[in-house]
Amino acid sequence: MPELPEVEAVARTLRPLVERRKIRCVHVLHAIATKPQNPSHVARLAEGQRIQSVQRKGKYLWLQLERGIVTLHFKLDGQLLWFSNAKKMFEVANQQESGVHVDVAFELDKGALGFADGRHFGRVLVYESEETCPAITRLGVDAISPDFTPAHFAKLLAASRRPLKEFLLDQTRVAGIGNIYSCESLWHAKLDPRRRANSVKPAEARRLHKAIVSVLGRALECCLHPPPDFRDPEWWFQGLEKILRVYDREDKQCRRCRHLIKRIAQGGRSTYFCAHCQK
DNA sequence: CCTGCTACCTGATGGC
DNA sequence: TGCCATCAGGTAGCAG
Repeated sequence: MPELPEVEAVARTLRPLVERRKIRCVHVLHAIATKPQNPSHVARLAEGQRIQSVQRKGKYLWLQLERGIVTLHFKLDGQLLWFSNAKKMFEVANQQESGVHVDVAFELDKGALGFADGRHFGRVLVYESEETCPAITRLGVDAISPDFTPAHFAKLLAASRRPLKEFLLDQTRVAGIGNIYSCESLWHAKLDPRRRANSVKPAEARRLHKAIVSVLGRALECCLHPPPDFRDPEWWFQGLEKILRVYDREDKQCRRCRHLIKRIAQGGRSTYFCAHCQK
């Protein structure tokens, strides 16, 4: 459940389900999901505590407990599943005939939440607080927070020599942008992904900032209509493709200038862009 | 500190 | 059909 808009839509959908609920029991069904932490450590910290709120920064989601936090990261394929109670969950989870796979299950005083990731990249970890979670403290400014201003962004760009695409993927500068929306933002801003961040002129920096904010905003709207359905294991964000202008369109015509979209590798990932109108 | 590369996993897809 | 290579919306950890 990858980039910021998707995680934000998950956070908003999750809040009414779990806020003020008590965690009765944590079942770690696949220990890789808490690695490098011990499943019993995760369970011990979380069990018996009330969930006070659901927070998000960048692509990290966490449950704020009375003491401590439970962080969830979906990486590429992780997702949440909701069951009316723990019995229902165990009837369908990890059974051979049903494809519903759950790595970590939170049995609540009302309902049960499953963290699922068939690929086992996603993680469920616990910390004393968000300040003691290194992954969260390392994050830069969240891309849809009010602190993400054009001036702040310009300063960050000026301090980096990396190619724009790699700069945007660096979560320690701006948190929440991933491979799809970095390509999309650069296309909207008409900027070449290979340009060094510190070569960007003030007007171009403002354009890119505006593109990021509008791309993420439109994606979030798309992710909320319809909102995630955690009861359906097959559920996935609908209609994202209709807002994408350049991602996954190799050898197709640019929607602005009709030249062919190129795909190149940057930092080991695919970048899609139009070499004719992105300068 | 900065940057670039690999590993981590599983499943889908396409070429031969 | 089978086999192999490549790809996937992410990040931690390591070497230089």
